[in-house]
Amino acid sequence: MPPADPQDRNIAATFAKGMAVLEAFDGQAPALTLADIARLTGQDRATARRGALTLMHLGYLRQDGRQFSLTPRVLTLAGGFLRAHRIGRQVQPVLNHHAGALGAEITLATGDGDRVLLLAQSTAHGGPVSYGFTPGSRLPLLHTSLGRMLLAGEDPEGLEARIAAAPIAPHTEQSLTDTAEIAVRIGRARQAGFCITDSEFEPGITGIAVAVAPNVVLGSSLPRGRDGAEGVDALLRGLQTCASELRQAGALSGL
Amino acid sequence: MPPADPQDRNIAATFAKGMAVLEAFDGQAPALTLADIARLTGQDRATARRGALTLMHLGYLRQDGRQFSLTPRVLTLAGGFLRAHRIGRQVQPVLNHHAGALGAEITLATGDGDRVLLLAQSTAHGGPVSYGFTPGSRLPLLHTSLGRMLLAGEDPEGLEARIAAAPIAPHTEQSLTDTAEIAVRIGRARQAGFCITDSEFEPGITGIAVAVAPNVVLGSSLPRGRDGAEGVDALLRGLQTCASELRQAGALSGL
DNA sequence: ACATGTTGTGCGTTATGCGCACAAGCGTCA
DNA sequence: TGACGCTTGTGCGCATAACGCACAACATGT
Repeated sequence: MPPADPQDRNIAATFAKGMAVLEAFDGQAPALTLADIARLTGQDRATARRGALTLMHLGYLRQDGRQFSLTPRVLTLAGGFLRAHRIGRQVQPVLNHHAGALGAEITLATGDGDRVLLLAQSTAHGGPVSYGFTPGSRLPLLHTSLGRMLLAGEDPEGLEARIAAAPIAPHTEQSLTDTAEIAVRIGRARQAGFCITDSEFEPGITGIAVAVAPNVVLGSSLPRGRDGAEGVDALLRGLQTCASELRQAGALSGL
Repeated sequence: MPPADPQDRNIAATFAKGMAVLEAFDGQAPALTLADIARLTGQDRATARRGALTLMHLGYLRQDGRQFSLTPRVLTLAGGFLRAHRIGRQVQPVLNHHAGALGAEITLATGDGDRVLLLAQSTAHGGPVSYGFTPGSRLPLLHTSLGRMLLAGEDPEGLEARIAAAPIAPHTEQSLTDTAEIAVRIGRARQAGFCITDSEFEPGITGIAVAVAPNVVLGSSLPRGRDGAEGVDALLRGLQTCASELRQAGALSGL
């Protein structure tokens, strides 16, 4: 059963190409011109133009001059997911409560292909560091505690392939580059039930992650050595009780 | 015999229909069947099926049994907007800081058609009430302080038409239903530079909103009479300084 | 059992989107 | 200034690709 026939009669190529146009606005650049879109999507300029014009017609894109940019309406699509999974009603309050108690920022994330996808984030006003990530942001799988914890929760059989497929893009000088060593760390995370990374994604920042459900993890971070080992321990315990509370709420079963 | 261009040659109908399928997942129901999609979009079942299958192929939809549901990947689309406008980096920290100082939840919103569209939300962990809204949630224009403040910032000429176009859906028994009276309140909000509503959207809750930029407002809410009039005053002043700080950051110029 | 609701899928038709090719702007260098 | 490259916008013929009817298989309730 071939997973995707390139010429499946049941797949609307025009629709897929249009979505590629929408995906081109990934935030790397705040605005794109038609030529940019055509380049990024590999489509003919005329095709890209039709896609962009259609998105404009639907209200997802706006055009000033020759620059196209996203409108806030794209948020409504995300809103559908967040509401369907009760993120605002059941998840966010739990995150906020524990973040306040711990004085740290807590992030809920899932795996999306070879990236970590941020689902929700609780903001502690006392939080010392702010990374500027939002729901919908994507992080690397291999060099974050969140990503490694996600991989630790998967079937160990396919782990090597998953690591090989994920892009090895070291973010700091301390990022591990040896895939075997990364696999070891993931294995340890599976055993321990949590994952800690140090300075692999942001220099001087220690990341902690625990599992919540299949393909759902919870994480936080703090400056290295701020409160020493006991600070990490306290944060870890806090995350674990938070995860258990989220499990009890049970809104995160389906991805 | 082309019947005088039934539709614009530059707009891809297939793409628009596919987006309609995606929009059908607005969170009202956590999952939809093919028949539901066809009904909600008014499309032929075969067309809806092609759209859903294409979305599945792209990873935005998943299917278990006969139920289709959104995957977290839709969040990446919103992430593009949030990153392009520096919401996470420049806006959220300001919101968090003021929310902590005020002990109240602060919401940033814009207008999207005849609805208020939530852009970002800062959560104070001490906040007494949580409404369960998230970025991407939509609220009525006429019965919220956010919505009325948005209308107050628009061209007064078209105000009547805007009010007539927006759905009059009273949410509480105290919701104003007289459009003329609503127009008066909006006019007052324009004069005062802020808008206060009481129990019109949620019973017993007072909402406050101030303008940040064209089509961008900031709001908060508190239980009626919690801290009396001086509580409202303090919150209002806090919102105004928060708005001014956001203006200085200047990331909210383009919608 | 029937009746009513699904879902999957062929297939002929033609509307529809594709991309070439032309036209019009914009800057640079001689 | 004019000729040059390198953009960008758009019309139009053609072939494809999407449409939606229609049928079959299946589930559910009366």
